[in-house]
Amino acid sequence: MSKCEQCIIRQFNSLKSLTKEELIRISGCKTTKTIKKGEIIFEEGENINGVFCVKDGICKLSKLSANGKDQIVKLVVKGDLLGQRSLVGEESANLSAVALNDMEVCFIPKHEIMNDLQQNSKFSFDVLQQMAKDLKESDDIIVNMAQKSVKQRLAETLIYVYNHFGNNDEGFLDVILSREDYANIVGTATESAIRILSQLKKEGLISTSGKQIKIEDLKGLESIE
Amino acid sequence: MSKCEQCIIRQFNSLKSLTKEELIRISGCKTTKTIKKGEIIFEEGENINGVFCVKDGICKLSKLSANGKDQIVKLVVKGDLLGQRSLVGEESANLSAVALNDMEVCFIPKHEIMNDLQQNSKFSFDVLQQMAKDLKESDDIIVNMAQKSVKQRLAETLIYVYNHFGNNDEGFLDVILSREDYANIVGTATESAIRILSQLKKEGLISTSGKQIKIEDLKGLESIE
DNA sequence: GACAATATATGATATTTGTCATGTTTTAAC
DNA sequence: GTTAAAACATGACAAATATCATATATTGTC
Repeated sequence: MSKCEQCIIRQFNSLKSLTKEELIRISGCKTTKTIKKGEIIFEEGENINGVFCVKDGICKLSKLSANGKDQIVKLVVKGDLLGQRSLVGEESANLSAVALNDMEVCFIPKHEIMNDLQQNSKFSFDVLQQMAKDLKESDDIIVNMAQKSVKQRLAETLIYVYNHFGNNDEGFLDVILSREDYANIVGTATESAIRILSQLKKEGLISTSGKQIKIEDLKGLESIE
Repeated sequence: MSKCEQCIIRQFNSLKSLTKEELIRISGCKTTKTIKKGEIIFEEGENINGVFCVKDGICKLSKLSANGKDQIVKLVVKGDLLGQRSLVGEESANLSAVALNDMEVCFIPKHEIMNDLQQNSKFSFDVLQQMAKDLKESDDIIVNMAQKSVKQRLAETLIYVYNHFGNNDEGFLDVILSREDYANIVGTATESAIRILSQLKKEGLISTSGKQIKIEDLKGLESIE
């Protein structure tokens, strides 16, 4: 089994602030899992009791609302920690995590890492910083949800995916989301998301091939209002 | 000047985890301010470089969106800390804070409290817990914004205000928000908020007297869909 | 490569929400 | 108390978005 202290992924998250000794101990108790596209990592209400370090792949964090629709709150990617909130409270998960492509994650049990969170102040400060960043992002999303049109939000989502995950060889966005996923990020009906993508296509801002989307005019997308 | 170590307010926030020595030091460098209703405590983009401990009163945290409307993200009340995020990053404030009634706050400069955040792990863990709670709340608001109707959101806001601030002697909500504030919490046009309040009045779920609102049928409000 | 399952696409229509206009009430200042 | 400013209220209409129906395309499976 691979070792945390040699794992390059930890450079991207708070685990980088652990000492070599701490890493070795954690390496001994972690479990590595492979998760297939579409599989559930954990569900709303579940007791996860640990954090996942995402070695590869992408997943969505979402919450089921009363009307039966899933609202995607955040995309979690390679290098991120997943389930950090489970460390600081006894409550169960507020969101569900579902893989958007094949993933590899390491699970670190809560009881193994809690000591470090209490003792290693550099580590806990790092976690605090990450949480503060997440909070800022969530607050910004609230403002967008409340004040921007569906078209603007969808355009911004495309730009977000482009900025964070880039293109593949053929120039298509490297992360493939279904129209339903886009709708669930933007907070609209699937048909509305589809309709707006068609519209963006007609306006020459994007092009598509099946589920793949290519951004043709970034400036144009940015200036939608 | 009053002393932090004797201040009862700190029991309600993370400052309760500071040692007596830490409190005495902080007491010596804090400044107490009185803020009148409507006054700005800090603005988006400002460098606040410290936290405010709210001794009395209520303020709104909001962000100006591109279309010129203010979106209220959170209400901060007596006992809360304000500006916690300024402690964990160098960036300027993401939100503006404006008093909703007369307030009394104590300002603690960042450089005085940063050491405690790094050294006192109980304190930093407390801050972390609060941040995690805020994050959960923000995520829940995103879901509500995306998936619920304006009427539902407004009803929930009324219930929220009722649960958190209660009634005055005459049975009216003890916090008086303008119709515009309600609109800015819910993320709708002021006229829409007014219209829906009128509707709720006709349905017998609330009654009003000027800006004052009385909840007449809590169950009814809760069951709007 | 055929087939079923799933996802995408689009029209027609209903509903929700926003905008503009205008009048009334409330609040706060003198 | 008067009065001007601000906040509240409501109608008429426009725009945005959701819903329902149905057709087509794509994807994964055998």
